[in-house]
Amino acid sequence: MITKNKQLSSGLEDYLETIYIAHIKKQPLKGAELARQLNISRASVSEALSKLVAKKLIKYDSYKEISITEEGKEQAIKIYNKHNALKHFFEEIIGVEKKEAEENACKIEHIISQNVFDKISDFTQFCRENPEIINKYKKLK
Amino acid sequence: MITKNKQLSSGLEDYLETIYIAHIKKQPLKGAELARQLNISRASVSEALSKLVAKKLIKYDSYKEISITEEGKEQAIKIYNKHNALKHFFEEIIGVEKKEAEENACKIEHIISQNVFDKISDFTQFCRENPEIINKYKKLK
DNA sequence: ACAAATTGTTAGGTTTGCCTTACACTCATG
DNA sequence: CATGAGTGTAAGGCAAACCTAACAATTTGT
Repeated sequence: MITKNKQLSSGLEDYLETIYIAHIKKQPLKGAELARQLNISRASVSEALSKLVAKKLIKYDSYKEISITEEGKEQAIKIYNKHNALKHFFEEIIGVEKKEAEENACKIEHIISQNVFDKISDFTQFCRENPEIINKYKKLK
Repeated sequence: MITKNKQLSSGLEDYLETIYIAHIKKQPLKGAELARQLNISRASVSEALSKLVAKKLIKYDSYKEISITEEGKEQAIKIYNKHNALKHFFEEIIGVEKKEAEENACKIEHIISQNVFDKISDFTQFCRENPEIINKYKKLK
């Protein structure tokens, strides 16, 4: 008997995150639309959705809209928070352009540890509360 | 005719980085030792070395020591610098423990863009030159 | 110098995640 | 209510990166 793995692959995290964002924005989402957004074939999306259903992170009936479970939301929020924390840090603190900040965040969000993420968040918050730091830093550039 | 891809996979970057570090430390390195260090089978290492040889990043004759080419060094240094910059940032600036800093750096080094890496380095340098920032930050924790 | 240990390679397998093709099912609109 | 557009999925493939097992080649130690 194979015990189901709780840890998601980068790919599944991307699917789940996209589903979560659509949920937040109250945008109905079917498999085909998800495939378009992620630029992946409908067939691959179909497989991935089965896996997420098996892990009880989403609910899905063919031809209906995808919905996310409470457990799915919990996981998605963690990823999404990492994404945002990284993006903000890159943009606000070290001065990376929006697009590049986004791209790097998208990749790093899947591999960074919870603790490092927490520390980056804390540090970003600290810099916001002490804007003279960033002002000084920007002056040097 | 297929043009050879210059961009290395994460895996090949790890092999190359390890080879480079052994080179720096002047430690002789054979395939079997590399396999031990990376905790990967000798068979897989054998395949990987062939790829690195094909890309002219290393030189290797069976049963001899692996050596790294100039081009290999260039690539390895880029990766190694990213690794170090990330590790230092994690440890010195945001206060992550050595082991965790190392682990995160090992993964992120393969996916972070050159520009984000440069900015993280710059920011780390800035914090070193202004130690009151980190002192203040640490006081809050 | 020869046996034992080490090192390297080959062959064949597994897994993951993607693909295309082809077909089936459903929906929506004239 | 039929048909075309949209959606879903099964089958079969491919490539990457790993594995084990078995064997071959080399090196080492006595």
